[in-house]
Amino acid sequence: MNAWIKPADNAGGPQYLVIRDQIALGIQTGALSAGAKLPSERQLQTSAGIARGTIREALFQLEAEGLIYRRDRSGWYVSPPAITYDPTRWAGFMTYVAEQGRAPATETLSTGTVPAFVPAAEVFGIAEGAPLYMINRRRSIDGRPVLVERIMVDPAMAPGLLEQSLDGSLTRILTTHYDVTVTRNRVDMQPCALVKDVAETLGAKPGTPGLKVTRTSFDARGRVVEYDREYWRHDAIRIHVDLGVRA
Amino acid sequence: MNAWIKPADNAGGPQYLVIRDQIALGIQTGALSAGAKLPSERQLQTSAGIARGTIREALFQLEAEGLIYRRDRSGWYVSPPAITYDPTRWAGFMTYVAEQGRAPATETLSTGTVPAFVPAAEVFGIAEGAPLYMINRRRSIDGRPVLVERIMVDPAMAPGLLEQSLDGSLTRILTTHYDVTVTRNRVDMQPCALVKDVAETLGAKPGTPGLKVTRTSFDARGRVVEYDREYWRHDAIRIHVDLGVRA
DNA sequence: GAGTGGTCTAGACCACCTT
DNA sequence: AGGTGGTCTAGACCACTCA
Repeated sequence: MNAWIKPADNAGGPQYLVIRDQIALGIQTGALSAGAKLPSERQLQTSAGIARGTIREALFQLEAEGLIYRRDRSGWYVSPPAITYDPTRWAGFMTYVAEQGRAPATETLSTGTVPAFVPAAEVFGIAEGAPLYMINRRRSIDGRPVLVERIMVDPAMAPGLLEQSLDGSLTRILTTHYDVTVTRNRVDMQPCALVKDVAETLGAKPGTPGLKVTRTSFDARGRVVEYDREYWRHDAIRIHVDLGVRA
Repeated sequence: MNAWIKPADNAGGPQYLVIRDQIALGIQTGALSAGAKLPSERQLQTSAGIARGTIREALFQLEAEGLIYRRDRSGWYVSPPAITYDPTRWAGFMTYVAEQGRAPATETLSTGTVPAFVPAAEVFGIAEGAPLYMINRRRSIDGRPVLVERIMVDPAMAPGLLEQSLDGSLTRILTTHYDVTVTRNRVDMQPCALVKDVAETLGAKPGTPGLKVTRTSFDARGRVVEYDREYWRHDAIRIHVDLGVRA
């Protein structure tokens, strides 16, 4: 029996929202702290005396709100606070996560050289079929995977890049080793659902809400330095922009 | 029987994803165009020969992806394309929606004067309990409600504001009638779930994914001109930022 | 009033994680 | 091996929309 699940007070609308409120209350009051594991669905079902489907409805609701998340076939957990990301700053993931007192980590999942297809060739201003570096990485905060990304880089700008250790800041490598400087960034963000592959890499279920972020970096000559597509867990990020009048 | 629902080819994973794929295909190929109504859940159930719950699972998936949306107890519809929003531009909703060839509309739901509570008083730099204008609006694109917002304005900066027609650009009113100029904007965005009230106002179900946007506008003297909290349907917005080196 | 989605029940079996 | 969430079935009733 879980103290923070009380039956009755079905005053409001649907039952699943009543259950949701009880769990949300537990989280807000700190009875369930960040990272804590919730009781199993069947335990909740028994202690609340309702069907499992209804319990799951409540859990999905909380997941959509970003209050809890699931680890596949392991259980439901309280979400840690989101990281604030400011696209107008030039700091990378490793920097701003650390600044916010959290522990960033990057894993390189795979790298390779692929021929540029038509759209990519156009973006990079290179010939169709010319080689392009591709880097797939997974990044975590406090040990919890929060995003997967695919980065494409023109080998002409950073020959031998794939031989470097890529488990850190790519921008730093480009600046330090290749004297490449980014002077312009284009960022695009859109709420989405995580597709199968991405979801699996993040240990989430397909359809879990996410945020798709694509970033194109240019150097002073207007050449594309880096094209980056990221899929974030929706509860791990918050975007913040502070703007003065146009320069 | 719907031509774009074919049984068989359960090759891949769960059935609901197979159904999802069939419907998604119909949308991508244009067999189902933007705004089109899908067959009812019970029709899909019959024609696909599976349980209604499974059909709904597929529909939820498509909803999370932003491909379809529901009108409460009316049916499921194909989502129109998202609007691109650039927080670094100073254009307002009416402007950028029109620029993208869509028809914007604003409805004022309610207005009023409320006493400033502690946090708001601090933000606006006014005394606790001092009056504050509050404006609740709903904005639509091509007749479909996409966001609800609550705006707070210090009456000292725009006396009699509530007597104006507020069904347009608030920024324009402030500039034109009150000689107030915004020189700084702070924007915060976070994926969320739409809570009951908001969802109802948008004709959506509570828990539908959304994007919460808060904007604080400052004038040249650093005073807060306007505080705006918006809840967007997640499939209606896409954020785009283009940045040069810091000024 | 017929049809729609919204909610809920009470089961079942599976794949996978954890121990 | 036992427990977990993932998927699926086959019903039911309700509140609401729409014609």
